[in-house]
Amino acid sequence: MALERGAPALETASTRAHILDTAERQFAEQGFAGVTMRHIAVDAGLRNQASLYHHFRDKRALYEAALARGVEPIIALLVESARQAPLAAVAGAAARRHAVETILDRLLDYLAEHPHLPRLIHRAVLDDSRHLRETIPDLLAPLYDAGLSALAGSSAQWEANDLPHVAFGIYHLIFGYFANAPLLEVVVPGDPLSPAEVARQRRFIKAAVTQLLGVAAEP
Amino acid sequence: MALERGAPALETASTRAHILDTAERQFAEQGFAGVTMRHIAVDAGLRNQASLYHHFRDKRALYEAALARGVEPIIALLVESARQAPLAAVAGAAARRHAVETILDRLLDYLAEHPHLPRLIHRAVLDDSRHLRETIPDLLAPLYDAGLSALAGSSAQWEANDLPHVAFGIYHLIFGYFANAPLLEVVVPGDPLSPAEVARQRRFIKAAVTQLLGVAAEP
Amino acid sequence: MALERGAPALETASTRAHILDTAERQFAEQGFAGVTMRHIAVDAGLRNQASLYHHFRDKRALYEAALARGVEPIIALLVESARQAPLAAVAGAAARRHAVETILDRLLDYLAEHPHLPRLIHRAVLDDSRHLRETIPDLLAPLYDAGLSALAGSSAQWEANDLPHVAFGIYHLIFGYFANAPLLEVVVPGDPLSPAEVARQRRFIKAAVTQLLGVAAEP
Amino acid sequence: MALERGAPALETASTRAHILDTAERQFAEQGFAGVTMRHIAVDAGLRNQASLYHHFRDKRALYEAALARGVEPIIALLVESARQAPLAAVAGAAARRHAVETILDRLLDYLAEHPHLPRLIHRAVLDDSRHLRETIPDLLAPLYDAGLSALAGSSAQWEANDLPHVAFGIYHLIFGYFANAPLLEVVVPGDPLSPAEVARQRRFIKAAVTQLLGVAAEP
DNA sequence: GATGAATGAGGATTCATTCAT
DNA sequence: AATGAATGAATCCTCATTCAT
Repeated sequence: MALERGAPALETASTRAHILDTAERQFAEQGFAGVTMRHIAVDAGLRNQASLYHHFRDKRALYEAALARGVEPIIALLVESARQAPLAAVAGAAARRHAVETILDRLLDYLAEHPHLPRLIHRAVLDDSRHLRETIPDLLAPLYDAGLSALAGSSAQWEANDLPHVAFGIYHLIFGYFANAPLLEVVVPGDPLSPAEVARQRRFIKAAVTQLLGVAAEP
Repeated sequence: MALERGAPALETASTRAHILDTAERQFAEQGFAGVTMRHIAVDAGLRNQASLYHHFRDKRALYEAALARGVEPIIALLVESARQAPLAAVAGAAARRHAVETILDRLLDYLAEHPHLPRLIHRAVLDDSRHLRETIPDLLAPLYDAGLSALAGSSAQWEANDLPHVAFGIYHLIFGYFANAPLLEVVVPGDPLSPAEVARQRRFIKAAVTQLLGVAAEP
Repeated sequence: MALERGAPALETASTRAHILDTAERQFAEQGFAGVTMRHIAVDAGLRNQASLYHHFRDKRALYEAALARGVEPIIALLVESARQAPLAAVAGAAARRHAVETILDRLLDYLAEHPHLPRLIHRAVLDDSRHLRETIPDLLAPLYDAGLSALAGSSAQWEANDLPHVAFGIYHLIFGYFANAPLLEVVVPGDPLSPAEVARQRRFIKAAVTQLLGVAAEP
Repeated sequence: MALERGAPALETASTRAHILDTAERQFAEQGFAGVTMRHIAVDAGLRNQASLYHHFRDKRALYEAALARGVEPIIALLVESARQAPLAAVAGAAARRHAVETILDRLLDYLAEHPHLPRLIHRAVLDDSRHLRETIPDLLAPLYDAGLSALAGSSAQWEANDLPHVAFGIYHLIFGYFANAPLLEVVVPGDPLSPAEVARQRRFIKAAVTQLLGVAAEP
């Protein structure tokens, strides 16, 4: 993961990506304020923090780049899913349920493989309301819009003004699990990110979401 | 909120509580790493950071005291509710639904009045898995246990191993809303903590939770 | 050595002495700059540093009181010895040697019992030339005078201008051993302050000093 | 002595040495606890204490580097002298006396030119027994060994177990003079480090040491 | 006489950042 | 592109000291 000391930076172009990898992980684990440029540099195998400034104007720019790059595939995934199977257009609860479950499967697959992204996003949201306020909407609003459009028209049991609450709730259900997985570990034996536990969470999420959307299978 | 300069600290005993108030708010908004002792001191109306150290050994101790004091009433509320109306002992879906809704009402009332507490807890959980690992479980495990015991026996549709996932999900649904309320504001007009929006969230939460617990009213 | 917590300070009068005991030890071990009022207070069994200021105006006053009290008996010992057997007045090398050895015996007895005093004095001298310059002469000049008068007239082999060097050298020989005893321990097995090692040092010192004073026994 | 403000630090490599010079002097005069990083930085002509940390991990590391660098030439001097004229191998009191005096001359020359080194070493030894215990032996044990090996076999009048005491005593005689020179000044008119006084001390030391080693010239 | 509280000044150390190479 | 050096500002925390009780 770290640049080899012996092989001095041939990776002209990929150093940037490498720094982003490191930063993404660290910002996810420690938060913006908890991460130092030195720590990122060391972890990225750079000998000097100064190098970071070659690729990113300052800490904030690095943070935002990492966040954007982390969020992007999630948005793409949702947008793509919504495009392929727009819930609103699907007729019949069973078909709609199937569409919802397809999206959930993809999303859970991705999050289970990148469990630090939910953490990164959670932290970004918590930090937002203070000093990050201006930047987050640009990044997260699309995510929300993508989610909401995936949701639109699918629920019979909620009125329009409820939809943001429903969407918000679903977001918390899904992302909360991965972001706070270490907490679950305190209370449940076994790794919350193990295939078995993820499968269990997948069943739970599917049941919960389809219930919330009113497309659950009859028990 | 701040001590008056002219009236030099008569509040012998309450200074500590005053510091805790300030710290609780700040840690909730900025996170452990984002808060400085200087800032807390200034905000608490102290003329000097040194005074903080008279009441708390170090930043960490202050943080933990604030966290503990913040979490405590929530735990008490859940424990008390579970004692008054143990879900497991209630017969009939309607009665169980009523018991669940009572707990939810109380919890939502409290959180709506102290919306920074969910933020504080969220941050604590995110930070936990790194350098706060050892202390948080002491505080949050009780909260979880209280929640789980409030839940126990109430759900027909989940097997035992699913229960932690259900409880975790409910926690995210409820606390996530308040912790991330500012995010909702970006997307929905109006203050998410206004009575109207809280009422809407209350309806959503009740519906969602009673559905998840299999005690929902027939639509 | 420390005040008992249970028996709250009955020792109205002796608290001062108790503080001095503690301070003497600590200043000897850590030096003026290395000791904190808090540490002295804690070590003295006081609950609060403020109490120290009841007995001593400030840190410096406490230090000087401890130093004065520590040096005093040594001066007294030398003065008394010089009075009882003024070397200058003793006729004959053997008699003078006997007088010298008597003084040395007394001095070594005392230093071996209070090994931290040489350390305290060593530190005072080292610190002197800077910020303690003004106070030390008052304390240590008497010690030197006492030593020099004990020495006066006893040496045939030195001219008058050499005498301070001889006296200084004898001082270093004697006090250096106790002040730096821990260093010897690194290199010699066994405690340098054990009776056996002190006895050995006593023989060495007697031989060295009587040689320097030209009153050594013929080998 | 200080970097010029106008000429910004061309001395790429020598800054470290420059800091060490400053630190060596200051630690000698004030002791570890009495010196502040700020003071060292200012004295070294650095605009900022942070620069110190570029060259030394912390205050302790700087102190140890300064101490090591200060002690090193003394050890080298003794080792070299012992190599050139091993006392044990020299036959005859006169020849041995000559060898001893040669070493003393060299050592006194060096100490008279660097009178703060004995102070630095004295302080290190006094501090050692507490918090510096682990590091000092590494530095000073070689000095002692060098001294002892220079001494070995040279004295007829001491038994083997006395030798450490003799070596310790000689060390105190020599180093004590320079370390505590300011004290002598209180009592003797004139600078103890003036050529005249150093010459007098040199005669005294030679007489004392050759007497102690039993190779003194007949009076 | 003892202590809890408060505080200004200063302690070591770290931070993000810049600049010359 | 990368790095060693430097630095202003800030960080947490401790110090000696004072004052009301």
